[in-house]
Amino acid sequence: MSSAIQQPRRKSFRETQFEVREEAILEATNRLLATRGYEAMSMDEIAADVGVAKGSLYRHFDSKEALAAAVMVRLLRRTRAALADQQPGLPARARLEALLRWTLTERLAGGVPQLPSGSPSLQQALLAHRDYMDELMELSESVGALIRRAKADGELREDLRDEFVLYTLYARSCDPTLDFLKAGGSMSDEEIVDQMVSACLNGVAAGRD
Amino acid sequence: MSSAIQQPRRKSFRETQFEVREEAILEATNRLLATRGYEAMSMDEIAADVGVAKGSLYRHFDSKEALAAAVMVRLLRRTRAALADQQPGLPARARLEALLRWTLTERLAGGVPQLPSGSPSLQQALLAHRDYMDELMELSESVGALIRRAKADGELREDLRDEFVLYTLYARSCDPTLDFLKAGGSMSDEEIVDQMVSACLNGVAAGRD
DNA sequence: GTCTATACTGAGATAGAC
DNA sequence: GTCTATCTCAGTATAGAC
Repeated sequence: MSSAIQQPRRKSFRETQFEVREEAILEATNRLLATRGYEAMSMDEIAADVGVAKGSLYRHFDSKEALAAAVMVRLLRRTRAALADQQPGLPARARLEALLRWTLTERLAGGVPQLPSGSPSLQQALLAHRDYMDELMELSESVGALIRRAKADGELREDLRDEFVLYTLYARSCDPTLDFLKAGGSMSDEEIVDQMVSACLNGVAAGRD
Repeated sequence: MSSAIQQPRRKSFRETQFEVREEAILEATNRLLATRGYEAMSMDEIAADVGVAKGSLYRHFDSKEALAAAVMVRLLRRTRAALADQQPGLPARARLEALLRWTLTERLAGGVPQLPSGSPSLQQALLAHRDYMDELMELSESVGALIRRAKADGELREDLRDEFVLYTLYARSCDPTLDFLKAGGSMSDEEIVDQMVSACLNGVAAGRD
């Protein structure tokens, strides 16, 4: 790793060191946020997990809330990237389905923090967090556009409100059904994702499978 | 209320007083659990809400967890009662749909605590709570039987696992979509319930509405 | 910038008088 | 059994040395 790659402005060792550590902090927080949730997770745990002093965390992030928000922003960015990486030619409904599948897979792999109404205090903090709200707006805009397009294509039910569909897709990523089924152990991750995607699109009632 | 109704063993005034207060505690906790969630809700709040000293709460319930568990048990009992009150002649699928509708309506009315993976610590406590687990088993058995019956009737998809359908129905009662839509304010409670039930059974994709 | 040590707060639980 | 007052502890955040 000591072989220097030539770049316009090389960063100092300490700078990269700082960034590497910050990335480690985000990674650890992400993991804890996914497993234990916001309230249950403590700054002590994060510090211990990263192998850094608790006080040092506050050099990187002003507060626990700010740290959690940073993790959420990272997640939203990854999601938007996944969306942007899709083939542009793909029909809207297929893109929505692929995005849902991507989200569920990520979640089962353990990488997704419990965004939504997990913690009221965090929720409050996020609403005030500029970057987070911006990312969320952007993502919602993109997904909203796909929903409208899919409806126009006749691939989504017209009688369901756009917001309803948006939130429904959004909510699947934190559906406790995933945890229960994974904990049950009788279904593979792949099967869980398949059934979830299928049930979301086609419902649980018989008639068209 | 002072007109005594003749009964085999009349309870003393203090006994009924005690029970009335306990009911009030459960009611307040239920409300707080529904609005703020387990972690965010404090024993001080509950005490203040009921108009009782915090210490007195511990004469009724050993701990915060025990109190929350009691509320959950009450909810499960109410749910089982709602199920038992259905017309026995009703087809299985119709009964499942009605139960889902009942649950969602209750939730939107503000009466249902966030049961599921809301709090890991509470989750842990509930697993160890005898009454709660018993009630949960009973309810799951009843609903599971309905699911199998509905499948036999050709009214539910055979390719979805029983557990998957069970948890999916269960999860709808705590779906954050409900909160988002209610907060949005552009849909009536009735419309929210209708779309939720319909989407759960028939999915969001076009093809059979 | 990172460490150790500590201040401060909120909240669950208990003690003891009445 | 209910009250007031208190204990205890976890956890966020900060101070100060290096």
